[in-house]
Amino acid sequence: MPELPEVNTVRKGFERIGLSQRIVSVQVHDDKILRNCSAEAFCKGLEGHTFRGTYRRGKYFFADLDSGASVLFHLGMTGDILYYSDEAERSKHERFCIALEDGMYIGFDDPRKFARILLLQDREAYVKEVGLGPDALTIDKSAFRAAFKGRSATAKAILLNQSLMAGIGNLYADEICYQARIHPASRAGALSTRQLNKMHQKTLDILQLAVDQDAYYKIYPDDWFWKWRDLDARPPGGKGKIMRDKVAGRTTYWIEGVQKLVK
DNA sequence: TGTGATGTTGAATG
DNA sequence: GCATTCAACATCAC
Repeated sequence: MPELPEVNTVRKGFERIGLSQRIVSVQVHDDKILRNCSAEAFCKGLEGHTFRGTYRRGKYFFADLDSGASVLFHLGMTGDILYYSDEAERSKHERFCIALEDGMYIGFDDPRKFARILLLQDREAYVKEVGLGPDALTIDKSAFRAAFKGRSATAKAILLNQSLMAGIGNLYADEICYQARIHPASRAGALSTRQLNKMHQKTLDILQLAVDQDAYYKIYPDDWFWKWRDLDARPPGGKGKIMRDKVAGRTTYWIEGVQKLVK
């Protein structure tokens, strides 16, 4: 589910509910998603402490503890944070939960277990280690263009490469390509400066609007491709034909006749 | 009921 | 180093 705007929404929810409350206890139901520590170490690192702030870079969301440590929540495909005050509301695929002193539970739900949760002593060092590129919400024009320069990969592969720019996933990549009128399978290095500038501006506009609307896709503008991402739909504006194929290893939709293939 | 798909990523492979 | 493929996992739609 989660790309940059969705992760940002998760972060906002956490800021509202998870901060400034002492952690009473932590229960781990499935330790598979804990990637750098045991369930015991995870509980010990949290219990008795308080979340003081958050940080996000791309799809990586960090919750900082008063101890100086941070918890990294990477949501994978199906991770989500759910809040509840009654244990009867616990979701079926909760992997762990954090009980706060005011009676709220922070539940981490993840059916497919692709999420990764880490307990970090130094999140800045971790961000460096992972090699995340600049956040796609604020990436500047020169870094954006440099990401494409001289590359033989497809334009979509560049947008999805988290070490070049962090936060874009499969759906927003298609949206960006559509609005920039670029075919997602275009060769990255063959795009003109003008085309790259346009794609850069669309990237910022699309992500900012999605963030402002809390990633609630139902209220996205009608001319966004998102709503037409379906072979049986008529394309927005009625022009061209909606196509689907694998690009950069991911199912990709585009509009033939509207998005230019640059090779 | 089998098959192929999935809003992700890193390890493996060429 | 770069580009591509595949596995990790559970569920859902044909």
